[in-house]
Amino acid sequence: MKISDVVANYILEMLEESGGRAEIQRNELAQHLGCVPSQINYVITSRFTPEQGFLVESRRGGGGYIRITQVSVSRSSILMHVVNSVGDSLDPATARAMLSNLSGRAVSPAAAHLIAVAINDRSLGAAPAGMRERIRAAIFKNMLLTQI
Amino acid sequence: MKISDVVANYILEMLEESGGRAEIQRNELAQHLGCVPSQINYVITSRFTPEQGFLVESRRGGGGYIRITQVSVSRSSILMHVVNSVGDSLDPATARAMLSNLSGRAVSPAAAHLIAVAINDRSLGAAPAGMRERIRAAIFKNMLLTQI
DNA sequence: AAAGGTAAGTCAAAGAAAGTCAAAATAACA
DNA sequence: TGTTATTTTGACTTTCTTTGACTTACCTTT
Repeated sequence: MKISDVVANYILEMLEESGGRAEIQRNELAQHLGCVPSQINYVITSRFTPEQGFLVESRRGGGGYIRITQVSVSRSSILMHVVNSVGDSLDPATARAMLSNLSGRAVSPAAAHLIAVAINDRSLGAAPAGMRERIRAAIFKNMLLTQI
Repeated sequence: MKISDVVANYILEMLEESGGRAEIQRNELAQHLGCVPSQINYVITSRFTPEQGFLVESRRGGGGYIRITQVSVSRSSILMHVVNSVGDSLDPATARAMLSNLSGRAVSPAAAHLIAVAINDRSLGAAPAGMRERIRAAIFKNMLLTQI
């Protein structure tokens, strides 16, 4: 069996046990499962993406961690549909439409508003035009996955 | 748990109990919490800065002390102050410090978390490294302003 | 005023932990 | 079988924290 599957299953199990929220120590986990630390990164970037309903946050340095949160089942059906329809680029009009559709259903109106502000052209003005929509997509997906 | 968190929490608790004014003895506190004295300085400079609404005064020599005062001001002026203190560039560490200070005071913990996700390196990964901090600053300020 | 003691401040090195990237190895597939 | 996609690895980087040696400031006593 592939080591990457072992890692993924391990994390999945942690998520299961903790109701959707796992905090790992990269080096420790790597050691425990007998792989190189960067393997953990590979697994995370390839299998714990927003598209699959995961939000990943991390910190370096002493006391560092990687935290993985799984979107809750109750919100997943609507949310994952939207997240997956986004792709890696998102224009303002589509974003607006999606948000207004989601607002009050899978995300609170307050959160929807915050998301709208985060990805509007004022916020992203500093981004080179070519990348703006890519950045917007990433922010959008990550924000949708955070639990309010 | 990180020793720096222990120190920060201890100070925060003192502030809480005394209504926003704590006076510590650096060496004594270090000894009490089991760390080296300069650790206290590290915690103070990284987590109790003016930007985050703290005033720090100190005195050396016999009878020396470090006094930390939490400036109590209205929600909106806390926000405005923070917004104004952010230039057109914002690094992740500073952002984190600001958010953790704002959380529960001027913005709800949920909103603080949403903001944190919006501006973390995962969301901003698509942005060229040179512009990431500019974009982060813009998003951060815009999001805070919606909370007023 | 000088000296001695007491406390805080500074700074850089060492340590801890995660991130990146690309080469090498393997697996999947046409 | 040859080609492409996925996985594995490890060297190097970046970020954050801890530590300790050394410095500076203030107070007290002579």
